[in-house]
Amino acid sequence: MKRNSRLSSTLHILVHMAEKPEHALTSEQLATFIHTNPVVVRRTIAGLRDAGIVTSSRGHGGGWLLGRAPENISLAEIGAALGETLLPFSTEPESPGCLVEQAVIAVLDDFRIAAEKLLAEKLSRITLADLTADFRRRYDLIGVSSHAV
Amino acid sequence: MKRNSRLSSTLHILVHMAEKPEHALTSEQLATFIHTNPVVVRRTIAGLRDAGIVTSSRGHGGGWLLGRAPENISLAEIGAALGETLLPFSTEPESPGCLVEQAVIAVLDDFRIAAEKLLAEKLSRITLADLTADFRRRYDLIGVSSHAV
DNA sequence: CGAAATCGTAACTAATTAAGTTACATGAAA
DNA sequence: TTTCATGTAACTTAATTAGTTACGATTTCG
Repeated sequence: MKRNSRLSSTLHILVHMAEKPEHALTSEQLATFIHTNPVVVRRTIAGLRDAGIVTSSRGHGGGWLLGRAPENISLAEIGAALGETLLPFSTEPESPGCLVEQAVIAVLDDFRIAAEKLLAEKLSRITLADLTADFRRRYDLIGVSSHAV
Repeated sequence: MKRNSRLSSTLHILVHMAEKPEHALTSEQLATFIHTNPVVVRRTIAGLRDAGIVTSSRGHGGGWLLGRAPENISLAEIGAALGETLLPFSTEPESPGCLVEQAVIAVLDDFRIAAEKLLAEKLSRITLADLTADFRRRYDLIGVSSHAV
């Protein structure tokens, strides 16, 4: 799993889980989907469990299941549960008392607040169901073209 | 200079330059503003020079000047010149041929394109002049309160 | 009950990235 | 021609994150 791909890797995993709603998938299986190992998977999606997006169960036959219907799981929620920051730049003061810095941070934070609100709104309108639908469309297309050839 | 603070550090530097439009500031001086060293400054703002946002001159009396009026320098341009990415998540394929991954990346890239456009528009409406105005407002306020006390 | 399967998590290692530093060549001004 | 500056390469250090190992806790199955 590459750096900064926690969101896309997690979505990948979740689509697989959505495609097998009745069947718990183990960390081991999920790990192979995103070419990493089980511990990284558990660590990465631990926050999703806390948010109720997925559930996990231990022991024989255990593993991971979606916590609710894909229609009710938005990308905004997933991103938040991963602790992903939408905007990457820092506005931590480094020279307390410097008025120039204060002005810069004030303007940048205003922008950040507005931008994060905007992005969160956009992301809350995309659900896991949209992703599975896109996947199935692609899957059907491949099926058709295979027949055609 | 902390991680991820390249944008705010650069803005800090640029406001100082805007406040001394006739006087070239050296990398050394700029470095002290943001608590780093001259080489880091040169490296960081090299892209701004290429974009015409600042100019640099060597030798005695040399240093850095704004390339144009603060009103004509937008945060969008500055961010672009720094090579800063607005959205931090990666959508590099890691499993070429996997339809699930393709669906995830497609949706995520659609979002990214729309989001980046939106953010760039917002940032293009904020100029360096807005920052210097904010700084001066703060400066005047301190002056007033100093008198009052 | 005991064995096997599975998650939860701590602790450590490795890889990656970005900042910091040193060094020196280039160019401009006094 | 000396001094002051940038430009840039090369190296070192620090911080972050992924990967790994290990093991305890929990659950199911025989």
